[in-house]
Amino acid sequence: MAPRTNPSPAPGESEEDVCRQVLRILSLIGDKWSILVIGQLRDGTLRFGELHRAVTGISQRMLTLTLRQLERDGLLTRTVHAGVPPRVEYTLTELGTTLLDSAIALGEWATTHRHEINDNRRRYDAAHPS
Amino acid sequence: MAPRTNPSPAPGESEEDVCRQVLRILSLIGDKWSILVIGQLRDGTLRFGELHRAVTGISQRMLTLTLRQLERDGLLTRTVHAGVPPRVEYTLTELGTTLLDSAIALGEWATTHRHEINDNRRRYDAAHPS
DNA sequence: CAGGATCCTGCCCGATACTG
DNA sequence: CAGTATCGGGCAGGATCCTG
Repeated sequence: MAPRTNPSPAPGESEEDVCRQVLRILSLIGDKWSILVIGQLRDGTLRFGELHRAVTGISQRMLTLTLRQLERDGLLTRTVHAGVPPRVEYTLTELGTTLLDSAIALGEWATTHRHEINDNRRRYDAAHPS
Repeated sequence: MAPRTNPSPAPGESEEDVCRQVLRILSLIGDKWSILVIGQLRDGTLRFGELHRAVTGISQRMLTLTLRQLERDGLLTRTVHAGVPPRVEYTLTELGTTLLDSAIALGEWATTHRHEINDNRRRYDAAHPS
């Protein structure tokens, strides 16, 4: 059970700071591309092009931006291997792995309740013919 | 541990359908307003105006839209009490409560690792003076 | 009080073209 | 191959005004 106490504001940061930080991290989960990219890296290292092909529908631009953000947060590492053609590999850090585990837990909640939610939606739409 | 098996596509739905549904539900978590609204309802029923005041910064419009979506998904109930002035109360359903619990687990991950992530960011920004 | 309806703006993101 | 740079459309969402 989650404690009802405040998230320990810690010295030097306001409670609002904590809230914004947590929200920003949560938005990582909500971000379609972030989760998909992290998920692809679950089983090991992948190159840029492999990720590009694995994550269906993502544009080069968004893949780059997503990877930069995740690298910045320390959720994955970017390794450039010298030579031609260039070769850049991406790997989850341990931090990234723990996030993925938590996200998967939430994904299982979503998977478990998807039918219930779909039913709710159908009922609502049927009752609200706007 | 999360099973590596596919999320049981179930008869009548493709694997892509499942993926899209799960992603859409995950985006609920990432959505700033949804999480904040659900969080406010943790300890019981609140009226529209109370939510409006509790969730700092949300506009009337976004609060309405957020509440509608959550009601549609069956995460909360909307109860209109006749009379003047109007009185509309919002309460989490059990489904909503279970989602909140999962989200809180993720929030605790974020809270736990916020300093580590902040440090990573500072390091990255220091190393990439673009 | 609890919202509709409307206008308007910023920015997100995809498409495209170019480079080391 | 693995990106950067640039342009542009779409739409999320804030501000404002109006009702039952």
